[in-house]
Order: sequence, then C-alpha cells, then structure tokens
Amino acid sequence: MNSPVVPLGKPRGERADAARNREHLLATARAMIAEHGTRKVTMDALAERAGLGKGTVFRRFGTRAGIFQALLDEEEHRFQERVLSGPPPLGPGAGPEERLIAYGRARIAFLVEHHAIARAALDRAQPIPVGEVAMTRPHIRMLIGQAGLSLPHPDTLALQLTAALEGPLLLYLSMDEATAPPAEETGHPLAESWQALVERVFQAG
Amino acid sequence: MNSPVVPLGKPRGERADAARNREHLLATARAMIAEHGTRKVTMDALAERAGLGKGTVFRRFGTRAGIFQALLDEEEHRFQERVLSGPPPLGPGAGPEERLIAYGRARIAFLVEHHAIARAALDRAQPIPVGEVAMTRPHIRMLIGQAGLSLPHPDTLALQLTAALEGPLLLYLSMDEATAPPAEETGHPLAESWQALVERVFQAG
DNA sequence: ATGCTAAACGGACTTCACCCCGCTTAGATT
DNA sequence: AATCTAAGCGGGGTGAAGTCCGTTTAGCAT
Repeated sequence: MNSPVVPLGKPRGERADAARNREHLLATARAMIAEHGTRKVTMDALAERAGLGKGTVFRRFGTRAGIFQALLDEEEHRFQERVLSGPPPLGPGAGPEERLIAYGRARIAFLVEHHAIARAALDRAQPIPVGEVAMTRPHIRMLIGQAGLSLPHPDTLALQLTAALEGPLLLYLSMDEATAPPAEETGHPLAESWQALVERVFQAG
Repeated sequence: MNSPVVPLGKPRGERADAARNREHLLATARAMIAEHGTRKVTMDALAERAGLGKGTVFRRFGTRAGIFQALLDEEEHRFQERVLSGPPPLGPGAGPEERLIAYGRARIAFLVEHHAIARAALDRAQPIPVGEVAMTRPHIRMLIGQAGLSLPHPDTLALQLTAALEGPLLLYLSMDEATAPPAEETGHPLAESWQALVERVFQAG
C-alpha cells in the first residue's frame, strides 16, 4: 500500500521553500515596478534584490514575461470572480448582450489599470498570451453562443472580438494614450465604442 | 548658384554604397529566413553572412525588428497599390462596406502569407507596430466615415476593427493555426468571420 | 533521529540585441 | 586630379535573457 490519506487538494504542490520564494519574488517585483517601472525589472536585479540566485527566478517563472503574468494572474483571479459569480450585468443573471457589454467595459478598465504589467506580460516567443486572454476568449464565445446568433464561425468571431477588446491596449495604444484620457464622464472611448460594436453585432438575428 | 538640375526625387538619398548594402542585407535576410526561419536571423549571423560589420546592420535598420519591417514594407507597397488604385472592390469604385470586406479578406491573406515576418516585425519596445498597421487603421477609418454610420467614436471603432482584423494573426494564433487550414473552399475562417462582422456593423444606420 | 532522493538553489556561462567610436570612403567641390 | 568632409563602416564592448549543472535541502520513510 502506498499512501496516507492525505485529504488535501494540491496534487503537485510545490515545496514550502519554493512557495515562499515565489511570494517573495513577486513582492519584490511589485516593489521594483512601483519604484522604477517595469523596464527596470531585470532578472538579475530582481534576483539580487530578493537575495536569491538567478536560476531560482527562472525556475519559478520560466521567463521574464512569466513574472508579469504571475503578477497579473493574481488580479485576474479577483476579476474572474466578479465575472463568474458577481452581481449582474457583469456576473450571471443578465442577458448575453448586456453581459458582453459589461464585460468589455470592465475588461477595458482592468487593462487600463494594469497596462504596464499587461504589456510586459506579453511574450513574443509564445503566440498566445497565456494568462490574461485565456479567460476573455472563452467567455465571449459563451455569450455569443447563448445569444444564438447565426454566424459562419462563432469561435473565430469570438477571437476577433477578443482582439478588438484587448488588442488596442496590448498592441496599438501608447502608454500615454492608454492611461491619459479618463476625462469624459461617459467613460473611456474604448468602452463606448465597444458597446456600439456589440450592439450592432447582436442586432441581427 | 548651388546646383545642377538633378531631376530626381531623393531629397535625402542615402549614399550609393549604403543603398547597395541595404539591398544586400535584405536579400541575405530573405535567404536566411527561407533556410532556417526568422528565429535564426540574428544580427551577428546576418552581418557575417552578408560579409559586413554588425554596426552596419544596425545603422541600416536600427533594430532587429526593423529588418523585418523593411522586408515587409516591400510587400506592403505592392499591397497598398492594389488598395489605392487597383480594381474594385479592393480598390476604389465599390461601396464602403464592400471595400471593407474586400480589404479584410486581402489583408488576412497577406498576413497569413507573411505570418512569420509580420510577427518578427513586432517590436515590444515601441507600442505601435509602425509599418504594417500604419495603413490599415486609416483605411478602415476612411471607409467607416464614407459609410456615414452613427457612432460615438469612429476613430476608436476603427482602431478596434483594426485589432479584430490583425490581432488574431499577430497576437493570438500560433504559427500552425495561422498557416494550416486553408482547407475549405470558401476561404479562411477569419475572412468569413470578418465579412459577417462588417456586415453587422454596417447594417444599422 | 537518521538517511534518502527528488526538488530547489545558485551562479557561472552562453547568446543575442544594441552601443560606441576611431577609421575609411563616396562623392561633391574646386 | 586633388582635396575635403559628412556619411558610412567595422567590430569589440555592454547589459540582459535564458541555460547548465554541481551543490544544498525539504520532507518522506524507516
């Protein structure tokens, strides 16, 4: 017989020291970002400031982008919670169109708020920005499905709407443009425009 | 009196040797890409294989991404020509909706064909992928304007449609996904889906 | 407690993008 | 043709990402 009745839920839990170091590294990274911006967060500097070896940093995060993805994932969880079980229209309980509009607005706010980190989390090596986008596409896909639109390729449209939502902030807008104009009381232009886009897409059966 | 009647159009022409080297470098880069893919095109390797100094490569292209941007620009010119003065519906002469659909289809084909280079041309330093996108956004903006849609922020919608069109191939799809399925005779799913998207956006006044 | 081993660690090493600056040369001027 | 100089050139230098591998240690088994 092999094993004790370990009732826990971490099938491949990392070792205690490893977990401690991950936390410490993330905290250090956050501090460095707050002080000098993402640009100055180099693997060497991070390792040194955390008092750990560079190899450890790479073991934990795999890649520089991985650090920022991990950072983002923490926030992402809170966000995801609001979407999966928060109050409508962002959470369940509203119609698909309403939810999709709310999702876009919330997502844009999220990306604006975490703009620097979100961009730093992009890794031009691997094509799919893992953490972030991971939830947007399936969520949009689901809402499109619920709406029962007649489309040639719902999966593909979901992908294109994902790009329409996140692309501007990840690819095209500069730091200033993205962060600067919270001005108008109606909200971010991207949010207004997203709503118009969704309304038009949902309009026809 | 200053000058001879040089009738030509290069206000700040580069020196003959410089131009020759640029061509040579681009040709060498193309060869290297064909043989081993973009990944193996390093600045050192390119310089060595071209028989030039590394400094020269940087002087000509500024950055690694610059090489791929230059490579893309050549193709881009041909493409732009077709859009600006080719036959409709891609060129002028058709209605805005028809033209936008045609533009998307052509653009997707273009990006699929040059997928590797287009991705390598992305530069995570500067936010705006200069070469490529440069023409897509204004063109979409113009067609939206011509259609006279009533929108809160036409410029922003143009940006979002640009992202919807180019984002999937630049950000989200892997090499295989992007290149693989030319299968169906109706065309690339991205193209079909783009058409549906545009039709819906244009549907309401 | 003691031993065992897989996991974690550290830091030197490699590779690559990009910088710097003294030398060379195209090509305009006379 | 000879001269002059701005532009071009070369390649060694620097900083940062990512790899390797020998050493250390957490945490289980006895």
